[in-house]
Amino acid sequence: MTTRAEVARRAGVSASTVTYALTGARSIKPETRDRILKIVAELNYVPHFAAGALAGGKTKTIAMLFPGNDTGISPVALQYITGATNAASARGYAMILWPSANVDPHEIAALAKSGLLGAVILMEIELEDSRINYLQDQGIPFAMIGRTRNPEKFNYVDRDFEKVSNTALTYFKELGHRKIAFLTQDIKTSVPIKGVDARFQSAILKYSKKLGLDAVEIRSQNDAYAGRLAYRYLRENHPDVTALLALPDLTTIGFLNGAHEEGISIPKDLSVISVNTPKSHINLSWPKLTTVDLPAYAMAMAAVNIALDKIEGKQVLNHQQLWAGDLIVGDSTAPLINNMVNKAN
Amino acid sequence: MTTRAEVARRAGVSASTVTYALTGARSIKPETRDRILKIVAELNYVPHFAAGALAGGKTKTIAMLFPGNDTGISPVALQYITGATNAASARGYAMILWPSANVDPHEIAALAKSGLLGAVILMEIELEDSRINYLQDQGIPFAMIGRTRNPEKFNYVDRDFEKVSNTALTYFKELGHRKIAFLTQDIKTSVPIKGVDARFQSAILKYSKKLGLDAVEIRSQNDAYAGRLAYRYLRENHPDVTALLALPDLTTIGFLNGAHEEGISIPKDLSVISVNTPKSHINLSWPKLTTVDLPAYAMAMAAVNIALDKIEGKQVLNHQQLWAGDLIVGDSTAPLINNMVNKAN
DNA sequence: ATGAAAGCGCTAACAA
DNA sequence: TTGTTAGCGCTTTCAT
Repeated sequence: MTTRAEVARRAGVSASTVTYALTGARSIKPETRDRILKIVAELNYVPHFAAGALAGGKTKTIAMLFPGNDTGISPVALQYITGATNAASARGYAMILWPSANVDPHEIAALAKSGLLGAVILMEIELEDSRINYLQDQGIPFAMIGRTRNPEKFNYVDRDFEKVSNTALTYFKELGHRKIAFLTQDIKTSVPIKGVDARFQSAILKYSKKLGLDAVEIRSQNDAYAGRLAYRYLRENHPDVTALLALPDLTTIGFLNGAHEEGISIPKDLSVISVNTPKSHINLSWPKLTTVDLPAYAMAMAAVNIALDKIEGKQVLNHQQLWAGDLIVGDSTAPLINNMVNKAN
Repeated sequence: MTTRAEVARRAGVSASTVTYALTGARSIKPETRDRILKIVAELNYVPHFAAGALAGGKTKTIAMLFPGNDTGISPVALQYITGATNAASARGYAMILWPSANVDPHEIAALAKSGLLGAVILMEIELEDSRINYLQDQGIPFAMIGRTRNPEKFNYVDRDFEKVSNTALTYFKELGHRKIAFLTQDIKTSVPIKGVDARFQSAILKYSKKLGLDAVEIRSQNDAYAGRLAYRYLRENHPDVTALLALPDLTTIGFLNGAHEEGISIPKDLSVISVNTPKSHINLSWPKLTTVDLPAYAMAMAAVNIALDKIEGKQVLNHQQLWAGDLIVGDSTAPLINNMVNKAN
């Protein structure tokens, strides 16, 4: 194994000079640096991670807490993971994935104390998220994908729910729909409420009112089977609804499947817009979903970059970002006029 | 920060005794151990990762190379990642995710040289996989999810393609189908061939012959849009096919959607079995897929456990595992007799 | 502009 | 059964 000492010996300099050649942390004669770098390349020298972490007290790893169990299949979660991992990797950091299905904050602390972890990326943020206070108390840098109820002091990348809701609802209105439903992840008061659900809920209510739309909420767990049940619930209880705004991604797919099973045609009998589907995923459903694009991959990259900028001591201007997303018109939406004509047939 | 020295001081022992109390690497008087452990708990002491790695030359991290880009959405990949991460975590290892979209073996070597990595888990294995030889040469322990053409010397968890193919084809035969198609990921000779594709292909050909079935192969890229095209190709070129065995997961979903678009009823007009869909995912499609369960989560756990057993020097009995999977009958398959009756209607 | 040297917190060989 | 000690490879302060 090649060490810094070996590089130093060959370059005829001291070990510390090698360090400075590599980091640029102090001025160095260009020729010396070039000579060292050449030898580094020749020997294929790679700094030892643990030694650096031990000596410098800094780690080139960040961790992502992710909610994963044996059925956890949300394609969006994978987008977040992939985006975050690539962003970290591009900056020379390794990404540690930490399952937090039954998240014990002490585990995070242990990870941090172990020195294995320079920062934490969190997803699936709850309005009142105990992990946040814990990380804050422990002085562990973190960034959220999502945000808590009062995120003023924290780093986050989240969606601009108002804009997204307005985009979707305005399109429904343009298509002539007046009576809409929106499908949310089940929010029970006894259970942690995620920011995404709560904020979407209020944004949709606000903008449907503003636009003169009649909006009814349907709650469902976020899995494909529950989505099928949600469809039936809608038909039985709100047969006059002509358009659906769908939040949880898996439920949405299940909902469409439930509609197919009942012989309902989308978009002829019901228009559907998803707001939590990345545009790269719209082909996973039939018909191709109309979506307000969820740029999950890029959002995760942004969150990582914020966190890394922070721990590297860089000036971070936009440490709180809200992203909207473009309307991508697929085949799951149609004007109401068609709808009625078809019904008349 | 609490260190081992602090624990030792309070317990009135030397630092090394604390180490042994913690690792059990040499015998220790029970009272001494208990006293030490009590203090460890009190102080909330967590060993420093980097120090241990530096001193011992061993790391409590393993890396998973995963093929991730901004559209990489295979739900199965997420199952692998989740299973592997949970397995590692359960044994006290941190899982490092390393994107290997354009995998440069030197990057892996750098990771290993950096000492950040005790073992590597690989997925999406090609028949001739340069990463494997590289890891072997570098002496880096690894386990594959999948396997190369000649994996005799290596650790792997893969599917028993023969059993899986036989299960699916036998069921088709029982249902009365004789003319089947199978949908594979595009295999071009100019491109690396993955083990899963090559092995499934030959297993299907073998067992369809054995069972007296007429099998035609359809190739497609593994994405939902390509699946739609694959459907059209099948109808135009092989209208007499009554059953489809589908391999790539995203293509399968796209294929179903393509069929819906053409107004084809599944399973009435065409029966479909997927062999690469975990049973927890069958609700993602309409109709609910009949599948030969892909136990991706458990397979990934197994791969991690093999790798960890190896690096911990444990006796590993089953370092090469082939998993089959049960037939899960959904709504995408029907007897041929119904098929013909329906056509007569 | 560069070198020397003292650790970082832990492991493991060697002693006792 | 336990203690002592010499590093692991690097960073960083203090000298030069």
